[in-house]
Amino acid sequence: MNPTTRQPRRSRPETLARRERILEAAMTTFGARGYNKGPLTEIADQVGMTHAGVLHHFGSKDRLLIEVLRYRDESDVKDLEGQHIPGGLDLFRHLVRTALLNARRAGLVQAYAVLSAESVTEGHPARDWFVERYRTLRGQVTEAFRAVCAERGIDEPATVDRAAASILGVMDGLQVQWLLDPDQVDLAESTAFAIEAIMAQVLDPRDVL
Amino acid sequence: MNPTTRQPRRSRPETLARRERILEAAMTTFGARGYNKGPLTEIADQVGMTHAGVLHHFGSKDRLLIEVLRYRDESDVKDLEGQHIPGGLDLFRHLVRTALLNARRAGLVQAYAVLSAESVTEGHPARDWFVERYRTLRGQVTEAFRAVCAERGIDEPATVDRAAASILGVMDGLQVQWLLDPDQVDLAESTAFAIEAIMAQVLDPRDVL
DNA sequence: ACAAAATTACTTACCGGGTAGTAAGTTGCT
DNA sequence: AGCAACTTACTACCCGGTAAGTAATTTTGT
Repeated sequence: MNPTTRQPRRSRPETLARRERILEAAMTTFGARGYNKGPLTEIADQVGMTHAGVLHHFGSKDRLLIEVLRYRDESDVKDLEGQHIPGGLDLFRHLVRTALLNARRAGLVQAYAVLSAESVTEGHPARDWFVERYRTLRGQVTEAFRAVCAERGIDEPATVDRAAASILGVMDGLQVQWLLDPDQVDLAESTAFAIEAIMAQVLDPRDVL
Repeated sequence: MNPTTRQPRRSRPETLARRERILEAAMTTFGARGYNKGPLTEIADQVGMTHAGVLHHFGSKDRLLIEVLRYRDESDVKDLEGQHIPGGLDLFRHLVRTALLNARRAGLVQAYAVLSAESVTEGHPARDWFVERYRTLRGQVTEAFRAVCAERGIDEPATVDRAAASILGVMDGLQVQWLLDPDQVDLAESTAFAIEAIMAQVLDPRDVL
């Protein structure tokens, strides 16, 4: 039995819970300080162990980061479980509802905002993850657009691609402005407005410039 | 004469040029690696001096960063000199042109994308600068919207505020996606599309959800 | 059922690299 | 003479990773 095939035992549920606490602590620290400036000791402190203890569980800081990202994905999927994944118009309603929800979760929003931008830097461990994430999200939005367009006899693949990227773009860009200046930017209202604007332009384009 | 009032002589033009080279090198390094992970030595190397030499000119790394940001602002203003600051419809045309230009300046785009998101983290030296920057930009876009709306007898201040934030938001958000995946995201096309969509929705709102 | 063996979940201690800032000295311009 | 523009050298930290040891727990052999 070679070491790559060997099953790590991982029998204890108490350990699993501990790892989850570490992952949540890591999200907090990376969100507040960024990956580069977020020290393992701060994460370890939150769960009452030393930084070597954290490394025992995750091997390296890089590995911890990607596990954090994967873990959050799983949690989100779990939240949607039972409910079907929304498509067509419902997807857009879902995005608007998400923006509304996000306005009450500044910590999480900040983590994604900081990490996604940081990920474009040289040799960042989360770069591939974010590339893949945006591809998937754009794909889902594109698909929803195609469904809505098909219902109305529209077929503009280039427009739909631009619109999908734009919708994700506004959501992210507004988050940064909102994090910097919450009193001046209404995250939910602005996001909803922009999504409607983009959808309207897809379904019935108008020139204004 | 207390030290705050005292004029540093700064007579030599050669020195001024050297400082500008440092500022440009700093923008490069901070853009490529972020502020936190961008070491002074790398900046110093680019201009052929030691990191202590850089500190001699700018006092501290924090101070260097804000000088970099101020310097870029000045350069941009200088580029627009002679030409009047665009207003009304021209401002939006200017934004679209900027997006087109930006697709050829990945380095600069990355610097702003990385630094703006990093600035929301705890105690970041550029936070205030970015807060102010976005306020100013939103103000300018809002003003342009008001002008265009006035021509057409529209008066929807709340909508205009949301639209202004949204336009800056898409521009920024699309930049991150484009930096991560340049082959999958057309920065200029998507930005132009989104700006038109948002303008159309301001000038003639439609419900689609 | 039970003792030995193996493994897990850590801690303490340390290493090594990196980095911002400072102090003191040197050279050359004004 | 005096200041500007550096360099060299050093300090003081911080931080990720590793090694070695320990207690607890699980697995295994009988």
